[in-house]
Amino acid sequence: MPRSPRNRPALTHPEPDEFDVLDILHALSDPTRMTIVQTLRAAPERACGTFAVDVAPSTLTHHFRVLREAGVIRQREDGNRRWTALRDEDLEARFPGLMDAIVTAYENGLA
Amino acid sequence: MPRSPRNRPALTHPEPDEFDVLDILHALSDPTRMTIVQTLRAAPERACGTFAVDVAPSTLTHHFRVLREAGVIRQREDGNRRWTALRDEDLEARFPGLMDAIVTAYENGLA
DNA sequence: CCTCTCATTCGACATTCATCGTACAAGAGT
DNA sequence: ACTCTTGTACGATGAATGTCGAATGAGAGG
Repeated sequence: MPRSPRNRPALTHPEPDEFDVLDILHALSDPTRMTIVQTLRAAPERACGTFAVDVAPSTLTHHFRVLREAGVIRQREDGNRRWTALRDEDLEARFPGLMDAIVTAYENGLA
Repeated sequence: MPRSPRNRPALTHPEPDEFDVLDILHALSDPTRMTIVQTLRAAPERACGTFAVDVAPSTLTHHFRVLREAGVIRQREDGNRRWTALRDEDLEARFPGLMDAIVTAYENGLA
């Protein structure tokens, strides 16, 4: 057998209809989470452990949940790993230009 | 004499150079504050008491401070009143398109 | 079977936050 | 003067948040 998902509580992903701008803004207002998002813009999909953020694993899990429940990222089980990707299309369809403006502004402010 | 400002701690307004995107996102991630911003988009300047938000006056003061310290609004003393306005130009100069994208997305999500 | 890796859940902790009531300060208007 | 209006400051309070360590569960690979 190729791969079977883990027997863990299913990952909850809101539908685009359920996205709330305020939740998204809140999710992105944290430096660690913004770093995660920025990293994901450069790579289509990453495993949890491959992010250059300086927090404990359990803290990282917490941040992923906040991003996931806001609709910013999608997570997929694959054996022992959990792959994370931006929900680019869903976000763009629901709130055109929003993510671009925010991430651009963030990178602009790093100077 | 026309008008003299109150004898109160001066209003602190950050310079555009000091704006922090994460602070702005955090400031806008609250429904009351977003309502304030949205209201200010329609009117150039308003007195504090003229906002249709359902919170106590002291709470309103708190929200104004958060917005002000993030650089979103500017407040001006005038006799007994405090006038509030969006810092449109400063925000646009520092983070082009950011406020537009966010407020548009917010209004889009009210449907 | 045993161990290692990956990421989670749980519980705890300190901090921040939104909210309010009360008291206060000062201008406006009578 | 006196009172009303405007908005703040302070202190308290309950909720949410970011952080971690320890324990857990499950796949991967020897």
